[in-house]
Amino acid sequence: MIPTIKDIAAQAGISYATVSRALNGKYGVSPATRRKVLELAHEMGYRPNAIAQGLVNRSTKTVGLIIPDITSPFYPRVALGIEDTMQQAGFSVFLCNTNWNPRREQSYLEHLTEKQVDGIFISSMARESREVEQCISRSMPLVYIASIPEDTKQSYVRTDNARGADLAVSHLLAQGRRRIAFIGSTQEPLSLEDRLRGYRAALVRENHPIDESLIALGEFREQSGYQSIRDMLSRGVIPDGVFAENDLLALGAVQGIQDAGFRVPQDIAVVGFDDIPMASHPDIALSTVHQPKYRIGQNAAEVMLQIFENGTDFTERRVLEPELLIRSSG
Amino acid sequence: MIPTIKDIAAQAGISYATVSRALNGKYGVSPATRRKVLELAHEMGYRPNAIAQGLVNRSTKTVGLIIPDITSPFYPRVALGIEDTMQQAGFSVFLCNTNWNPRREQSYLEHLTEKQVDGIFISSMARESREVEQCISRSMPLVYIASIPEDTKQSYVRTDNARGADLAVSHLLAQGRRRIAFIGSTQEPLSLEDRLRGYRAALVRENHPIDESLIALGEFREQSGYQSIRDMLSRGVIPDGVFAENDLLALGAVQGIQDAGFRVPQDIAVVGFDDIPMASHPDIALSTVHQPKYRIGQNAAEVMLQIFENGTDFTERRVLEPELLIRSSG
DNA sequence: TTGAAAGCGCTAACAT
DNA sequence: ATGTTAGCGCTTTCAA
Repeated sequence: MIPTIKDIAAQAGISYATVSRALNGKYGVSPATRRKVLELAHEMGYRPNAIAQGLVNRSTKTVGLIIPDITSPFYPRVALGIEDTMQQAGFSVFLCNTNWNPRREQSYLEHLTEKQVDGIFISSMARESREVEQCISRSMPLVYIASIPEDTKQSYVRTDNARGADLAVSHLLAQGRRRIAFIGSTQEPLSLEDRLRGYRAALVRENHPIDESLIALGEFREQSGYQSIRDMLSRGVIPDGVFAENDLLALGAVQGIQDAGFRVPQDIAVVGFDDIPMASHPDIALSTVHQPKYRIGQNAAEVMLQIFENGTDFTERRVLEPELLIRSSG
Repeated sequence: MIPTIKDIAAQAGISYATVSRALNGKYGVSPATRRKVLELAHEMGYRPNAIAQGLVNRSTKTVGLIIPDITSPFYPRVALGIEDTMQQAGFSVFLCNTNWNPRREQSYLEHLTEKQVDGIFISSMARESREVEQCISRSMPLVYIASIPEDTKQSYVRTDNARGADLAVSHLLAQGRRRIAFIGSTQEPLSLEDRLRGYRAALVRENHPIDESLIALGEFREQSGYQSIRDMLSRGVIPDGVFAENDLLALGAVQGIQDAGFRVPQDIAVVGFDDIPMASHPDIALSTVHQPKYRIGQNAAEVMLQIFENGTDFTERRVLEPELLIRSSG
């Protein structure tokens, strides 16, 4: 039905080994034969079977990408950077979405191994590298993205979260804000910690006390940001600035603040993190820390290609700089 | 290095065919042998090679999904519906992002064929089915999503675009709006046509004239919606309602209207299409036609699974109902 | 320059 | 219940 090199060989009256050589542009095929094979292949609508090729070449020219949320404003842009770069290098990418489910993450890791992908990109929820790395063989090229288990020896690409948070909080401080709240989510514990660290660092540097009642942790979406700030305000804890661990939380916080009768930014300034598309809408204009999402993906792909070139022992860690974007919320 | 069934067979002192049978839960293996094999497989960290399995089974348990834009607020949710459903049925999905590039679309089609996927989902830019279907073998299960070439005989799942547009325009009309503009994009010609058809149908039904100067076509993002309405207004064409082919255009139009000194919705009401997350933000509150994105994906997956069951000749077309969401813009 | 043959890891038909 | 063997489509020695 679908022609194979054997069919071409039969048509051409030659051995299928020669067909293979001709198709792959290897030496040792007469120009005449080569032309004939190519022509025949075209006529018959031949398409190589990548599965069979993968079996013998021990390379599928395919990589896996595991992300927690394909509908988020963050990961798809990272994925785009990866896909563009890998595709140029001749690789396909298997995109796997875990929906924030650690079990599904592990299952995908195993699945990708079975599919014989040549490498795996992962933005994991795991705190310990073991949770990820025990699911795959030691020889599997691995690049962590955005969220990096502390103890890993593998390559990664991430934004400097602590620095981004520091930038945001310093900016608030420079405006004369004195009681700066932190609103975070425990869903992405790794970036939470880094950003919380940056928050503390900025305060400490400016000799501000750290008031634990100004730190609220919850989920990662608007609703949680809204709730966190409402709770804080109704407890009588009134900040004059808020740094939110991500833009969704920040957006929720802005609503919460306004619903509680305060003005943003006059009474309470709000700065987020990520720079999602909504943040730049003129009616929203959220000040935030920009993450270079596409470039994270691009860099991760570059690192992966380097690993392919230099062997599994090669590792590289890249930390990209975030950028503070001041809009109207703070 | 990575153990194969042969390694297990050697360890167990049995033939590798028996190992295969034991692993796959086939009849004709003594409970003792089976247990031993399973145990050994676990110990040795055995993982089946899906590539090798695919070669002999002639099924990779993998499907391809081609979408134009992974960073859009629409496609990822469709992808999620597909992935959830297919994954439950034991399939992986190859996500391919064309970036609105028709050449890349065709290249992916061929690529997926080579990867021997069991089926392909595609949200294509093509107007004619030929552009898609000539790239793949006739026996490849295919399900179109959202945007359907008019002349295809294959299965598809989409929203009733014409009806959605009709709903929106009728709503505007019912408010007493008399000069309703249409702002569209030529980037997705198929949904454009359907939505434009619905627009005309609603006007005709209510005996309103169709004024071509109220119809503006451009790109598909905010900027274009902004420009379209600004141009219209500066030409002296002043609508009292706008139906935009998608929410991004609608958002741009709202800005354009406000920047030109008109009020939304008092002077000009605006209704979009899609119901992207931004539309529901309280500070934006865009009235729009909701598309059941996740359900489109889910349905597409169900159709694909049916094709797998009933053979390639089986086709099914599902048209899902949109829903008008009235918020503050119109 | 070409062909014959082995083998990638696995499944399944056929033997035993 | 288990073993033997062919073969999926392809690449790659090894011979000729």
